[in-house]
Amino acid sequence: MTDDPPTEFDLMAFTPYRLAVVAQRLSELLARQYRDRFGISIPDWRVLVHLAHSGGASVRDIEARVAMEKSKVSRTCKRLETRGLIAKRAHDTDRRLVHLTLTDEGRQMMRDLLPLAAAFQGEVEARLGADFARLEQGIDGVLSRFDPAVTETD
Amino acid sequence: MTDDPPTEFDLMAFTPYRLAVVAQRLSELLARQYRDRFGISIPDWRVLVHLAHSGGASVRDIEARVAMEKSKVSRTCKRLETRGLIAKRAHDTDRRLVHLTLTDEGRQMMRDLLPLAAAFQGEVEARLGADFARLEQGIDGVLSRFDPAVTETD
DNA sequence: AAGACATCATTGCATATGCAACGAATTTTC
DNA sequence: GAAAATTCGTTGCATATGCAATGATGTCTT
Repeated sequence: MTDDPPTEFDLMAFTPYRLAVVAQRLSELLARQYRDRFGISIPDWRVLVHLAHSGGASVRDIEARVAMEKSKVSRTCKRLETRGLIAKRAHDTDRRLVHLTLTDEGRQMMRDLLPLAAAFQGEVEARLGADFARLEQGIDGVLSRFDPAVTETD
Repeated sequence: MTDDPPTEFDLMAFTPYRLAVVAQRLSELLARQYRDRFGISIPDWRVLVHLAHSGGASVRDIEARVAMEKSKVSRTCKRLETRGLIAKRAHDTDRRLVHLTLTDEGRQMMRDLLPLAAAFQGEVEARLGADFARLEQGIDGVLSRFDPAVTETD
């Protein structure tokens, strides 16, 4: 009679699930602040941050750097352009590319938004204490040992 | 002239973003296996696992235990019932509740599926090596210090 | 025991999402 | 240098999602 060990599986101990839960928890906490104070979503936030950081980028750049799908980036940018936070223009030499930049208004919003993000990061570090370093190391481990560019074949 | 330190923000060093990326990476890797071999999604998987583990539960139970929204659980269950993997019946004493259980077919699928999940967990542990324990401790830290039931007020 | 209140599951609706297909622009190949 | 192949961004479409509202049932208050 060796039969139902399978049924003993505990979701709470399953790393992919645990990661999904903690990621969702922090994201929601943060997203609420963005939404309440600035009316932006997480996709909005990611695009804006990348543009603030890079100074300017194409849709493809953002897709690669910010872990969002092509079409998601495209639609997010359309929304942000409509709101006047970013500007689209054609790339000088390669006309397939769309060159995206923050408008003055967008830059101004980032001046208010980024300190809030920095404060959130500080709060996370403070609350986690010694666990913070462990978490970050663990994350680095996953990033390096589950790199889609290298290993996503098996 | 003290002005644009804000623009120095690096998304790659922002813990909520990093967590979202690693969670998504592992989830996609796993979801592909579920989908290819069993035709189920992550919401499907979560419900099935909880039912395998608990023996039976209501929509509310699942919502609480599996970090999914009410309506998402409800629609997932409808799909799984249609596919013949779970059964719905009325709760004996409280007729507001829907009592959900695996069908024989559902149980059979879980017998094939759970070893795959266990193998995935083993793979994660093996690949991460010493970082695995760090990651798990970090996750525990977030779970305990960012508990929505306790703190989601600020 | 009746009305007020709370809980449970489902559904309607507006929006968001992923994927494939497309048109335009560029690069590669022969 | 022209045709084939590739890259880029957008859009159509089917599905998924979150939230609020609903209807059904249970519990609480007095």
